[in-house]
Amino acid sequence: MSENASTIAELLQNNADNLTRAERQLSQSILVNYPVSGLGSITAVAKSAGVSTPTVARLVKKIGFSGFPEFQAALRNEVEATISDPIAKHDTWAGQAPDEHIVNKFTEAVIENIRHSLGQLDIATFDKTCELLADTSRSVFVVGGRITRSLADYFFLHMQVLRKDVTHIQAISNAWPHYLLDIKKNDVIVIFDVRRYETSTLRLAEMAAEAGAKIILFTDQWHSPIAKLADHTFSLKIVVPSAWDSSVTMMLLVETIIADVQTRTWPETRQRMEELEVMFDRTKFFRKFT
Amino acid sequence: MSENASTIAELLQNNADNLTRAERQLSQSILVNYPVSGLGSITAVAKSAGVSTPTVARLVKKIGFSGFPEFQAALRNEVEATISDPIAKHDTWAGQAPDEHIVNKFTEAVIENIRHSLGQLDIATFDKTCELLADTSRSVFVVGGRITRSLADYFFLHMQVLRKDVTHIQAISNAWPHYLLDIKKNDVIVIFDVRRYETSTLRLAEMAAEAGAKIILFTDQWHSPIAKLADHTFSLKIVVPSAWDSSVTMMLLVETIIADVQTRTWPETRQRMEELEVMFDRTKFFRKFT
DNA sequence: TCTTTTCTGAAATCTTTTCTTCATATTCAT
DNA sequence: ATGAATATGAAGAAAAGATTTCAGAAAAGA
Repeated sequence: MSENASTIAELLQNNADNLTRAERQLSQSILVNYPVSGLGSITAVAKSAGVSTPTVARLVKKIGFSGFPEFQAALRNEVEATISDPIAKHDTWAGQAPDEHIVNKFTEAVIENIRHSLGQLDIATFDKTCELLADTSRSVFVVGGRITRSLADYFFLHMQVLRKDVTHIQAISNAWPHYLLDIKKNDVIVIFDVRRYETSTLRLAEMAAEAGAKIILFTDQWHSPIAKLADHTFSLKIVVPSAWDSSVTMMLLVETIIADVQTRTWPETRQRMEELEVMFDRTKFFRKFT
Repeated sequence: MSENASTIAELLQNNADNLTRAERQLSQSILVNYPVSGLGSITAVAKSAGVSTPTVARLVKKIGFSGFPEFQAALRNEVEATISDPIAKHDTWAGQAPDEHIVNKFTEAVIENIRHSLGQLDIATFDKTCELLADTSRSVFVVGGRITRSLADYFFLHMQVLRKDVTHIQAISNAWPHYLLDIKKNDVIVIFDVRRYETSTLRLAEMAAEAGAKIILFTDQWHSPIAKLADHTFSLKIVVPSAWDSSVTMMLLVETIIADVQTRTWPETRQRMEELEVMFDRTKFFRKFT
């Protein structure tokens, strides 16, 4: 029996010589479909090995656990280690800084947010959203909340270049009714709403829904109440080691959507961009770029 | 949303809109470390999600299982399938979409940007920047360009809560001279400038430098001409498969800086946030969030 | 604001699992 | 073959887990 076994499989193999007939039978059974076969109840494990439950209990004690639950917990950890992505962890992002530096911890959290959010992303929702936004027969309205207004603005800024009929509904809720007058059936309204969800944004969504607009919602994992009204919802993980939530994932998705819409509207967009270029030249707004 | 869910993850996502607050919290908890996190006892699952066991029982019934054991058995099958299939997932970001889908290509590019930018990041620059921004004896001015104005706004929004004396210099360049009157020696000016570099932003930087302000610059890998004037420069990679540049890396860095400044100014910030909280309560601006 | 509805978790109850005991079966040495 | 030592599983006790009930809390509606 060797001292330092890091897996249960090793533990079983190391003890192979001390096992009785029934125990060996059980051990083999566990190893055959390792480690998943040990995940059921003690009864199930015993049954699938063709031995009695006391045999299972005795074996796990023999190899060093206090009881079946402890054995199973160890097994679960192994499963977890097997499943979790090996390249995900232990990447230090800012090589100069130690792992515990905020830059590395924060980035790690953001990457995890991206991984998790995109893992859940429904691709049909994405495609349908881009299709709606690329349809120039529909007007597009963009609205954000207290914090997300920057994102809404960023999105608006790009969409405005890509296509016509894009409006940014600004924060002051008193002005909303005026915008609402313009929202027609089948127009598209893009709403950013993360916790803490704002009452006024919900009201706006309700009115837009009544007007027959298609609602596209960007929200967090806890879902804004607008989700019930939305045609397409993107739910993103936004948790970082900070008193604030992170908007990085949302911005990534926004940019991706912009890129996709652009390819869809390219003929029109190309022309718009060229015109814009001419105007920039005239106003000498930018420095010559080499 | 698709009807026939083949995994519990899909089942949870499909039902996302029908879930209550606690259920959603639980659902997220299960998905975070999916599928291993659902493998413990109902008590363990509930505890790790921070909800009660009845909530777990209710959720699994809601998504179509007869009870927790049945749910768990299904989960075990998935684990088994995942383990026995070595080339499982995690190669692509949005598992549902093919590698060549824009979501995966774009994300891949963004991650590469982050990796590259942070690899180059000088940690002393980062620390010094945060120190400057946390120093409330200095006023802080924030300015962005045509596209980066959203980022400047985002940064301003947070800094404004963290500390006093923060000003967002808005886009209209005619108004800039007025702001400049207020910039004193040793004040801090945070400038966002990516290609195409704007002439007016450069002029502003020059004037700020003359006034003796500390200049912090966020720019791209090709360096804005302002870099010559800046005390601290962050150069970030912003290339993505799109006609546009990506601001994701910049936003990540901005958020990280906000998080770090916050820990430095916490005593003051805490009070400011509490006061803000009271004001929100009074105005009922937000919905109650638990 | 007040009422109604919905949600949530503490506690009680019921179920299953795990562990222990012990009688019987098996093996091994002589 | 016989007895001693060991192994094994049936059965029941103990523990843990799962489910249900219900009252208080939160949200929605009026």
